[in-house]
Amino acid sequence: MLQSKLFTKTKREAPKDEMSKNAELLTRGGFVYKEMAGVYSYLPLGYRVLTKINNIIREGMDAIGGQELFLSALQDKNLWEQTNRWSDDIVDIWFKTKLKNNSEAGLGFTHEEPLTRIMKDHISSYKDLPIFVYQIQTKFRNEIRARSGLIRGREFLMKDLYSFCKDKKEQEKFYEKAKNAYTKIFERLGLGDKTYITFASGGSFSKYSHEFQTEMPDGEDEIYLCSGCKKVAVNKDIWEGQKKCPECGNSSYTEKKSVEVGNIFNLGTKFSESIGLFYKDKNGEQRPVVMGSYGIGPGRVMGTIVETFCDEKGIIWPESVAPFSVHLLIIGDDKKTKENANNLYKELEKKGIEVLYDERDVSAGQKFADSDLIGIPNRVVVSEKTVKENKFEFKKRNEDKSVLLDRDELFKKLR
RNA sequence: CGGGAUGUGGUGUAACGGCUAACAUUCCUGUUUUGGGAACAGGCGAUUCCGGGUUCGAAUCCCGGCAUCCCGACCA
Repeated sequence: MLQSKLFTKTKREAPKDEMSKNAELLTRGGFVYKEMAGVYSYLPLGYRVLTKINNIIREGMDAIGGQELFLSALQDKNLWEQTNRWSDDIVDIWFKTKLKNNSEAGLGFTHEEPLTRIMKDHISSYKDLPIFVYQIQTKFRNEIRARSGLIRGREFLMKDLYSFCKDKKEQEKFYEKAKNAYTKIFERLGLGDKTYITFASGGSFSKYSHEFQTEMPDGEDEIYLCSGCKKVAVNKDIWEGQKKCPECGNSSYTEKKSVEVGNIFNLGTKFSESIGLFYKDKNGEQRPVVMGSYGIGPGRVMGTIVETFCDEKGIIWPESVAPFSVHLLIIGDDKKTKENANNLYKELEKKGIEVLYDERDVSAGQKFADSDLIGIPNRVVVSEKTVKENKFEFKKRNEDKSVLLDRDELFKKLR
């Protein structure tokens, strides 16, 4: 893509109402636009990143048998009354609205209820189970306080997968699979080194659950990270209960600030029983379906990645989610340099390498500053100097020094 | 929901109750430039969040509303 065609512009300074690092850098770089507190729109650069995050999650879910669907955001009051989750006294984050006929509808903050009801149409026998379905969809939560940019919003994206199983054993088997899939997903997203499986108290309706917590200095959660295996953390309550790591038995820990990027829950039969999702087993006996739910917030992940990978100049995207793979900068405008840069651009595009080509008529300094801010992982500079030496200047965003490479060496790096 | 703070061109800031609301940046025109947000000249852009009030006079003081951020409690 030609950068002169990109409609977003970078900002020298962040708006003063953005204090968090993620919102500051994403706003300055032109990735997002704040509509109101806790509500962000994704602009082209941001949407490219978001799409990559979504696709990594998608591949992870498909790999464990997930079938993607897309549920409605508007929710039926009567359905939610069946599980006692319509009342504002029970769920205080509903966005509700009156319909023209004076009935009420809500905007979904999660989707156990509607999906369970849908499944009543499709599950009747043990032969139908297990089923795993997921969606990447907008959720609405009327939070008392939105904060930290993309980390806690009132409207946000969520990948939510739901499992429907015959019994506890089948459910727990899938639960383990999902846990492993999540681990892989966060590795692919570049957050593997700083994301810990965390034992949580379990919420209101499940016996046990796990959170995926990413270490982040400005995070709103606190975890106790096991000093032994360094892979597992627990929340305070559990720790005080057993005083040792549930995985390796070690009893020392370090306290870390963190952000919850994913979670997995065993739901049991709470929803299937209250909504009436039953199946017939081999003996013809009626049994409730055993369920689980598994969430990841792609927008929150994006914010977390920015907070994790940045420096004083801007964002440093991991390759896997970067809006483009290569940022090509042309410095100078003589004929040879232009020819050289244009040819490289065409060749990169031809090879299917995602490249943002900064051919704008602006100063070299501004190109470098913008490049650092936007944070594309590979930077290639073409200038009079590089043309003279028949080379290209290559630099990774996360490294300090650039190197001069000839064409073949360059393409090896960019493959 | 408790506490604190703040609202001034697109963005960041300034302005004692008193001159046509100032500066920087963005943007436009031209010239000159091109290795770290270039230089010079000229220009566009504001109902100072909204509504009341006090005053000869309000961006500035008072009241009400709205919005935003931060801390806490809560929460993916």
